[in-house]
Amino acid sequence: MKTEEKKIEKIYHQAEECPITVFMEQIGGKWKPVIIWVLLLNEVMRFNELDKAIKGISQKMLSQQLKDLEKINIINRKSYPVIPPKVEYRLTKKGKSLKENLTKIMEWSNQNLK
Amino acid sequence: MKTEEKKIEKIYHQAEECPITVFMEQIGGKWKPVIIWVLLLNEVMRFNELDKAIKGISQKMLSQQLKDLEKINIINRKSYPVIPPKVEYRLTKKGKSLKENLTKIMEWSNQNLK
DNA sequence: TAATATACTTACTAAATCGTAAGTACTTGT
DNA sequence: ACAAGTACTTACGATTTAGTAAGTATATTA
Repeated sequence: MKTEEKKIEKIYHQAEECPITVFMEQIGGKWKPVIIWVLLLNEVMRFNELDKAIKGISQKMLSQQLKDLEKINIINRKSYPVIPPKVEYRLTKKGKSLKENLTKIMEWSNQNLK
Repeated sequence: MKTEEKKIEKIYHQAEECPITVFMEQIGGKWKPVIIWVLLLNEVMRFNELDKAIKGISQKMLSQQLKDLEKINIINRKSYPVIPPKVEYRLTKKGKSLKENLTKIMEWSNQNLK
């Protein structure tokens, strides 16, 4: 009885600041993983290229998600002062380090989901 | 030019039925990964135990998410016809096979996020 | 002169997700 | 007679997330 209570308590604390939750909040969602994946396949991409490459995303969503990912240092934005504008996006080192994780998730998903 | 167009087209198709998106839809979200994680740490858990173990979750959310995870065969629900009711939840083989993925995500998150 | 190109932003609407509080069913213990 | 225990469900409202459509800036091209 006592031991069981303690066991649950331990899990409780682990779930509290769960790193997986943090991950899902920052890298999860409908568009972020796809953006990262597309940038893993293509070193450098411009806004329009990303827009075309990612089916169904709107410009609003794309720009928003890119901003979010830039903030947490997953992608790098390089803009050239030309007209018409030119902006390049690429993954940072941190962003690239997600490759193994995303590949594993992809494999698991292919084998196990619908 | 032509080759570049083709390249993007290829990525487009890969993004189309993206397995990562499927994964996020089915295993992602605010509570599902945590539920799975807690069940990875504790082979068998009852409803109330899960409720206590997962900070902040409501009974409604818990029961909803458990149902979702049962549908895609990640967890198994075993109910005993007793009063007061007793229901046991445990991961299926498929559910357990998520361990490596979640562990890797946890590690990456600990090293790279906030 | 007007359309084109690029990388956005803004305003508004719709849909999905989440949270709170209360209720249900049934038996055992006080 | 009434509270306690267990595993939920239901109704409602709030919050978050996503989608649509239009607009902005400015040089180049037709």
